[in-house]
Amino acid sequence: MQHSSDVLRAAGLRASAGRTAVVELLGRQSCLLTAQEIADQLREQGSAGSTATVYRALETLHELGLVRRFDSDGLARYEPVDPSGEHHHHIVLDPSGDVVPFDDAELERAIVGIGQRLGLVVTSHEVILRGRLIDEPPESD
Amino acid sequence: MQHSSDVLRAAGLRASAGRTAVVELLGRQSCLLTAQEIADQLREQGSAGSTATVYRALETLHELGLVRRFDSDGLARYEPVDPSGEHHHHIVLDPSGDVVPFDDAELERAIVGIGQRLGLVVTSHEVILRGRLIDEPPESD
DNA sequence: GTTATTGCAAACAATTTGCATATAA
DNA sequence: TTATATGCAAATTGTTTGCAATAAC
Repeated sequence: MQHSSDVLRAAGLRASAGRTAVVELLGRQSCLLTAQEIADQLREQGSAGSTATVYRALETLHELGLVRRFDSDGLARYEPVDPSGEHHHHIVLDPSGDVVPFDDAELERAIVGIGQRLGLVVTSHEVILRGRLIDEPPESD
Repeated sequence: MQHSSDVLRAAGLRASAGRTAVVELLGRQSCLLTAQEIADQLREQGSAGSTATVYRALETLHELGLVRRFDSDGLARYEPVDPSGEHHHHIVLDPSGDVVPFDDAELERAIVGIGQRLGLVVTSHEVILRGRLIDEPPESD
């Protein structure tokens, strides 16, 4: 929150109503929301929330590294970036489509190793698993 | 190629002109192409390639597990699935936007471990890294 | 001969943009 | 007061769909 405001200022931008509302809403959710969901929730809670403003705010926040964007099924979903560097990845459950966050130290270590092996600085990464709970039957047509 | 044809038949579908052309084109590329790129290349080479057919073929092939789909920047990109189970992941290079394939055994092991730890069958997974080559200066505004 | 597939053009859905107004510094 | 951010509505873009014509089996 304070961090976002600082980063915006440092970029010569304003911590304006729309942007602040988006940051604050995302901070409360901590996991993926679509632009539409954000706009709807903002309007419900009475904050500013035209689609244009929400999309513009998300684009700006993404460029500044304050939110993470994740495209799936032709939709963009967003979540806040924790300034401490904490992050998680996502599993899409098979029959339901529910998205579940997870993190794994070994996975992170493997990714660091890949960067070293290939001679590049990995600035960000995302991992998406799709799967179903054991015991649950596979989808049958 | 033969494999695709078999899988289509097994699903009660036909290995028709459009679908065959898409499979064959993807087989030649082995890495990510958008639907538009596929349609354009098909038309250039004289094969069938209306956008509708390409989209429909890709959807079908994806459902049958013959192609992999990968959403990024609001665009869907596709690549063939190797029937032997071989697969790779992608690095998006930072200044250029070029996409480079890679694979890593340790990464795959970590993913298997995650599935076990969380009690689920991981049916597919994708990993996207973004980074820049060491020595290359970060983007300056 | 039947039934699945194609292509066209129109319909859609998510996102972006122009521009006048409102707002933060 | 001056530059930035907002909202509306219109424009774009990627993708999907209805339907008559066509090709696969």
